[in-house]
Amino acid sequence: NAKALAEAFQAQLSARGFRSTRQRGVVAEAFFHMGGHLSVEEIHDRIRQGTAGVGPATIYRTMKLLVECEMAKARHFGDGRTRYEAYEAGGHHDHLICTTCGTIVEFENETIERLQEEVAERHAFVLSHHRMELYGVCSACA
Amino acid sequence: NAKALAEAFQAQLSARGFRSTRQRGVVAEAFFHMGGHLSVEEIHDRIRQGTAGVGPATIYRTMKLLVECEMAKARHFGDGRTRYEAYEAGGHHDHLICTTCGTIVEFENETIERLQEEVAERHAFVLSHHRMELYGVCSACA
DNA sequence: GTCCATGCAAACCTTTTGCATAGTA
DNA sequence: TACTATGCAAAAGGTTTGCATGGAC
Repeated sequence: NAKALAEAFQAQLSARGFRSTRQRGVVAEAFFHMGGHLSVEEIHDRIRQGTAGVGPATIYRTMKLLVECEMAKARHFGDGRTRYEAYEAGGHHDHLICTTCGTIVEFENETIERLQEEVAERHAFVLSHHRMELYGVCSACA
Repeated sequence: NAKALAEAFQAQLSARGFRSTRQRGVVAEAFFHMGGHLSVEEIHDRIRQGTAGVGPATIYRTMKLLVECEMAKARHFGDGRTRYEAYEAGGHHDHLICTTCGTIVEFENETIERLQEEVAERHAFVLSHHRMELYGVCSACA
């Protein structure tokens, strides 16, 4: 239901005083339709295949809006480009990344999260968020 | 003993067929002397204070050599620049980062490491390394 | 003397921004 | 109509690279 999510985004935009445009709809729909952890370039490539183009600058701006509307999250893996993934309310997860084929597997581990809180407390930090990525070789590449 | 480490680096260089130069010595000594998680810019600023300058390009190249010689590790925190820290043989640690003042605290947690291995096994991955950063506000900034 | 390392500036890559034009409300 | 969004191209920020010169061995 990428279309439904894209519409929800446009509604969020109006609610926040932004305008709802064709380009923003196209970007949001492509983003939600593709799924995964997408770079601006990948989204752009996808859109380019259609008839109605959207410039890269607009995609960058739209992705920021999606993050601001809490419908996307920005992620930084080691490759120097920002990747976006759909925001899942409440659900938090981390990543397992195959260094050979690039596959990204999501996982959750409540125990680790709790231990992280403990570590933070021990150092008198109040946690806002964290990043955990495990790198290795998946079974298909072993 | 930044000087000793810098000399060890020069020895490593010779052993690997690279040349040992004044600039490489200056960069390595500055790096080991300053400690912490340093960007190329910070190392460059430090060196600039001395009389003998070293160009940024050479610092980039030298840091890569330090990584290759396993005497430094490259780290990517969210701010878009690469930071280097001295490599500690055997000792692995993760980071707790204050989002207000930028302080970086290192920590180790054996239990979390073990749980990470479990997660990887469950998904049939063979782990090579991982990255874990906890972001929050430190007590001084709260 | 040979060949690698340095320094500079230009190139690169991703992301941001200024500005004129197009489009929304 | 008023004012925002888009697209382009230029700028920005960090890092890499080509090339002539300088330095190590």
